[in-house]
Amino acid sequence: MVRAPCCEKMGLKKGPWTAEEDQILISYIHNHGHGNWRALPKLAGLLRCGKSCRLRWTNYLRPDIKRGNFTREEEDTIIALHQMLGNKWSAIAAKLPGRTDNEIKNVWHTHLKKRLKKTDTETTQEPKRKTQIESNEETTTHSYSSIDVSCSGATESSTSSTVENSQNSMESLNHEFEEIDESFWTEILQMESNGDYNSIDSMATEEFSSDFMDETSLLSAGSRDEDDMNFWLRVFLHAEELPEI
DNA sequence: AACTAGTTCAACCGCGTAGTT
DNA sequence: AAACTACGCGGTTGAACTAGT
Repeated sequence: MVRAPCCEKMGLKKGPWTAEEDQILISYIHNHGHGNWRALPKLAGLLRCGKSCRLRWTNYLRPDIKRGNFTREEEDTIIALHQMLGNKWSAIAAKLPGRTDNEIKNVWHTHLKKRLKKTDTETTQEPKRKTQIESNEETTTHSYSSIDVSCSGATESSTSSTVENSQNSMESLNHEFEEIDESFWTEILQMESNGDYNSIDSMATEEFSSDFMDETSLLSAGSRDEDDMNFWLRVFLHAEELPEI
């Protein structure tokens, strides 16, 4: 099969977008929507390929884009979801309203990967937990172990628990996700994106312990308004409470 | 002030795939 | 069923920016 060229190379502009181009794209989409990306630049009078327009819109111009630095909570969510999903940036972005896959990918490569690497090094070089928590307090860097502290409304008590507990939590968390078939999460994601919470509940029944099931039901029944991020954080955090399968 | 090295992030490229003819 | 189109995704690049010397 011969792939059609993404765009006619001749005469199409590349590189950074100008303010005028942005304005043209915004006003065109505002007035006509973006039914056909390929046709859009021609119709809008832009010398760009459709792909470039789509990227510019989805990554930068969309009105619901949240600009600015990522909060620690967002970063922790990315780390947690990346643990779960791998480099599925769009899936991760779907759980972080206002953030784009590209942005998340960049943050991962520029900040989070380094942070985790650093944490790993610290952990292997200095097994004493006290040292780790001290270093976390001294710097803005925080490790996996901070996830269940900073992200967890459901495990508030963990703030008063020992650092050992938090690290153990993360270890067991990692262990749990290794144990869970990846297809489970794929299905969950699909159902969740379809709003099919009942199916998630029933899957939880099959796959998880009754404790987790109770919590999931509670979440799905009572917290429809809760945003996606909180939902997934709770799913994630509760996985650690599961008994050994 | 000038230069260099490192970092960040917007944008591009190519691939996979769903949808259409 | 095959050919083709269009879209979305993940990996990569390179210009702009920042920090260090």
